[in-house]
Amino acid sequence: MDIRIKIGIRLKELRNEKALSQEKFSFICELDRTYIASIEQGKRNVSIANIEKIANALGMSVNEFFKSDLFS
Amino acid sequence: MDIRIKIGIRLKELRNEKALSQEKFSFICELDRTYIASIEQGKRNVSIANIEKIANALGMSVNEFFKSDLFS
DNA sequence: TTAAAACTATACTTATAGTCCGTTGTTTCA
DNA sequence: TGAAACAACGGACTATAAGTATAGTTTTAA
Repeated sequence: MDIRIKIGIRLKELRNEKALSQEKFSFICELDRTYIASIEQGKRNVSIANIEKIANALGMSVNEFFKSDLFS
Repeated sequence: MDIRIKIGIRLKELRNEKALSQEKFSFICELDRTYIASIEQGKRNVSIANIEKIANALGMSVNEFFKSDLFS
């Protein structure tokens, strides 16, 4: 499976756990609403700086973000 | 510390463990020699697709690549 | 010492990441 | 059943990562 899809699945999963809408989440991590949406749809090859932003907005480290069978 | 720097440190550390030169390593992961060099110098905001390439070239998963205190 | 191998510096093009605007579907619930 | 909140879609745009070339410096071993 493409790593972009995996990133999308993981983000959506974690965001839903926090019960945040894409828009609210986009405010927290200071990234565009439509950008967050397209990441979740597996359309984006996100840079590590933005993955860090996203992980932090989810209240976790980059290490934890990748702590999933998706990335093993 | 900037995440770019951390990525550089981590890559260099793992590449050295494998006793590979930047050039030999660049052949394995099919990325330019100077590109690998600039990543190690912390100058690049690498995308997840290239991090996956690099992790695979190091014989590990993305999960393992980030399994370091650097990313905790 | 010095020559080769390994690494760093800089600078450039092109590909695409990421933003911003709006619109169109979908779901949810009074 | 329609209003409100949410997610998907699209186009036009800017910022920046990807990828390459060249030159220079540092390290290593003979």
